Amino acid sequence: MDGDFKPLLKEPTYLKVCRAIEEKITSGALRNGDPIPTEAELCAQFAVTRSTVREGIRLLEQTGLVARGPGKRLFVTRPEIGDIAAATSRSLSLGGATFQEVWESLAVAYPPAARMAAGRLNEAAVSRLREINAGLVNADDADSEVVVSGAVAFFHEIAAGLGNRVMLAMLDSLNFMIEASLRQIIEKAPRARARIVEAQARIIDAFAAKDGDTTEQWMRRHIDDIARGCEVAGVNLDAPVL
Amino acid sequence: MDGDFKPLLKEPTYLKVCRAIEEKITSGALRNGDPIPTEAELCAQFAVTRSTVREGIRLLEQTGLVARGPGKRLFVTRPEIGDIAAATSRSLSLGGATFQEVWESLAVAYPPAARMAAGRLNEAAVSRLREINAGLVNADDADSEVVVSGAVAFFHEIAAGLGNRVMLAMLDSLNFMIEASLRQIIEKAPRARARIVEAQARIIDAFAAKDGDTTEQWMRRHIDDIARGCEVAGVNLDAPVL
DNA sequence: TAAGAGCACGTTGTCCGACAATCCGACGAA
DNA sequence: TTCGTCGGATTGTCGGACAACGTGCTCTTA
Repeated sequence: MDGDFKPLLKEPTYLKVCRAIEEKITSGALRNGDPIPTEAELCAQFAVTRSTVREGIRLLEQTGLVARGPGKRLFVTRPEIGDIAAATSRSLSLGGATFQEVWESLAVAYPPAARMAAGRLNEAAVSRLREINAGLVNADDADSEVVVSGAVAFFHEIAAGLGNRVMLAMLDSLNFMIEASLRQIIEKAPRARARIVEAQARIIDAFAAKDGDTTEQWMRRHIDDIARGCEVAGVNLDAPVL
Repeated sequence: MDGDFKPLLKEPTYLKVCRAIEEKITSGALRNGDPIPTEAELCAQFAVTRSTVREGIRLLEQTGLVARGPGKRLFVTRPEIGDIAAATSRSLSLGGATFQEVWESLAVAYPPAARMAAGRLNEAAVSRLREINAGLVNADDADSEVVVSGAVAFFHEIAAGLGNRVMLAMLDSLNFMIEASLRQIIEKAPRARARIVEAQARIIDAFAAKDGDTTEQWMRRHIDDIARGCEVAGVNLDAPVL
């Protein structure tokens, strides 16, 4: 512990630039909406070339901490919940997350979330859920895409209705990942659609009645149905969701 | 609605470069571990200059889709779960997530996760949990940092024991965010520590007995305790976790 | 023959300078 | 007032250049 030296890492300059700006943002020195100095100014302050500064900026850009305004000038921004969810789900998918893992996460998180939502969803949200459900009922039998997007939208609406951005980010990232599998199920398992519509209707009624227990139970059945649909459709549970 | 024009966007070249490479990866044309052509080659293929290629690469780098290997050569990589969790939590923190939101998410997700873990944690995991708990018991009374990291490690170990990468990513990102608040609680609420140790011990016993019900109940109490600790410590629930 | 030293090469990190495209604000004209 | 125009500021892209570093080869030597 005494004579040991650290790996002696020397990170490239563009990374230092990135961290320096990032630190200014996270520490609060640069607030949301504040303009970031021009590239030329950053060059002067860091005493590096514009190429290096630009490479550093790109790293921040992807993180969502900075964005280009209408005037192309760089300013500080806060990551949007939707972007966070999309980025998380994409990373997990690329990491090889399997349908089994995604479904399990749904099964764990959504029933209690739905219970909580039963006490929080306002009338507008409930009526939006009814619209989604009606859209599935009226949809053309052949149009499976409507059913897929409707099923995902149903999940999303509940997550959004919680009024909790952290939960929304997590649940929505699950929604993104389940979509592809859901498509396979709905195309191959004919009975799936009716079951989805039924479960949604029950859940909506429970929401309207602010009945947490019933909401949770039906949400559980709804998600179990998805797993059953997978078996029927012959979807490989251990295959990565792509 | 008909005569409206779209914003007419034209994305910069470096973004196109980024997307082109990303598409090659997500489509499977480039697999995990595959080397990515050198910058010079990419210049030739895209018919752009190296500066532009490099800016595009930086975007991918942050996403975790590519990394520098030995010899500094670029190759395809899969995002690590830990990195995903860290990125998600960081984005949410920067987005202004409040303690209330994080705690609620914990309260929703962890009890059922713990129930599931009761059937899955192996003996090694349980003994690691016991070690963590013992570390808290033996820790110096003044050393609150040990308690904080121990409490977080306890949560992490349970999440990891589920054997589900998606859940691990989500739960761990919550763990990251709760850490700062936990620190405040433990420093200001003297009784918190004893309650944490107690709850952990009960949960571990339930794990050992593979008793899902008891595990879930004590996990719920454990998390409720954290909220109570907040009140005692005077932590503002609506303040952003930083 | 096999191990080690030394070197050429390829690749990346950083720098420099330059130009076109675009946006913004100001200024002047109808 | 509204519109066109212009100049300054800023970004996007280009081309070239050099140093630092790791890799693999060759050549020497035991």
